[in-house]
Amino acid sequence: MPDVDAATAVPAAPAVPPVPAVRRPRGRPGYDQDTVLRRAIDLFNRQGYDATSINDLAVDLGITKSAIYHHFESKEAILAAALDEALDGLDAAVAAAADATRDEPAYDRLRATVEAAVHILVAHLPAVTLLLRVRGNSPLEQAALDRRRHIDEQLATVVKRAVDEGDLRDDVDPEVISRLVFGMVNSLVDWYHPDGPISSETLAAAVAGVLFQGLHR
Amino acid sequence: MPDVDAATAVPAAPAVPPVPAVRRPRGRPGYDQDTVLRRAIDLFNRQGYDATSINDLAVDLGITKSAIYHHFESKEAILAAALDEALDGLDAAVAAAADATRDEPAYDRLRATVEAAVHILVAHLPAVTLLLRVRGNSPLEQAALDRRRHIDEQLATVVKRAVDEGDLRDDVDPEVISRLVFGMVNSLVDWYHPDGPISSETLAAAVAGVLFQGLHR
DNA sequence: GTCTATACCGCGATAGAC
DNA sequence: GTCTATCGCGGTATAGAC
Repeated sequence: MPDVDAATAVPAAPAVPPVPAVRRPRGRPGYDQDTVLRRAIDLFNRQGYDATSINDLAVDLGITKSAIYHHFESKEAILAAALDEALDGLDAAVAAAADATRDEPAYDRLRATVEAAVHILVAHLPAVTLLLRVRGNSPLEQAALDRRRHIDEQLATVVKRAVDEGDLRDDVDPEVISRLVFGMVNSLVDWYHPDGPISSETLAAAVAGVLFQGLHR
Repeated sequence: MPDVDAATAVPAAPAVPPVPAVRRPRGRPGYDQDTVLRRAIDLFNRQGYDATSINDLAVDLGITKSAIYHHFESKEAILAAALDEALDGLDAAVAAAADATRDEPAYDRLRATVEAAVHILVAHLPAVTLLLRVRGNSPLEQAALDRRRHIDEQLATVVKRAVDEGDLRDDVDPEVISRLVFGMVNSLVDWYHPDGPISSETLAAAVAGVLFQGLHR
């Protein structure tokens, strides 16, 4: 008796019928594109993109290889979707951090940027993890590396400005400082688990604290 | 005990004949095992181990696939040799740093260890880079990860002791401190070039300086 | 130490039924 | 949305000549 169309019944000619806005998995399989993407990203991160075959992903989902191709045109298209998610997130985060602290000293902007980077990294952990492991093996991967380099350069600019303004130590090349800072931030993907005991606020505070004040007591 | 054929032969007789200690490439090809290994590690680091085929390596060396198998039993045997080099180096470095600073405060030991880690990472950069990218996709890779974890635990112990001795900030979990410290150190493999303008001494000083004193001026 | 030739397998991807 | 079946390619690895 419960008919899905019930709600749309009344108007004379409901030319736009059923169309369930958000598909929910039914019987057993029946995956949507985003679910396939999440599982793929997880597998890619566990085994590496190249070491993961379409069949591995199919087995993980409990379906066959061919079914994957209903959701994505190719293996590389899955990677593309994942990398776009990570890069869009990072772009937005860097822009937002820059905007929110526009008139402050570069030192404060840098600190805000580092904390924002930690938060975005945590929020999109799987996709960012995948991004950070890309080696540039295809035009697609190279394009992702280019976008990433562009983001890194924006961050390096803030570091340089903070040194120029005299708030950061100047006994180390600003370029090196930049590498060390974001090297530490990026290394979080190798061990941090968002559902573990450490909140992203605690983590961001720890990273910023260690970086800016140092380890000494 | 160690029996290397000729070496054990006749004491008193300088019986060590031709045996070109270091083989030099002759006509054109004619590689020795170590050269093949170096080139393989470089390729693996550029493209990723899984994305690199034996044929890629053969083309890079200017020989054919089959010739590779004269030097190594299998592709995985090449990886094994590389990972052993990295792990042996790290093991030795950690042990040496621990030994040299045995009676000093943990804070000093930690600083010495960080600097030693930077130096060994630079000295064996290609092999260590490869090690840090291993995902555990085979029993061999898992064994490497196990050895690496063991080393990481030794380092974490020094950090914990330094916190206990009251020399390190205690507002951050020692385990997290350890991850951040060696995350920064390990991230060097993603950008540092030993033959660039930055010496390994400068680099070690920069890393230790930033980590222990912080970025502030 | 390298070559040619080849075995064998799993990969990404497609066609078409249900 | 998933299935079975299949294609063609490139992967690791081996055999045996030079």
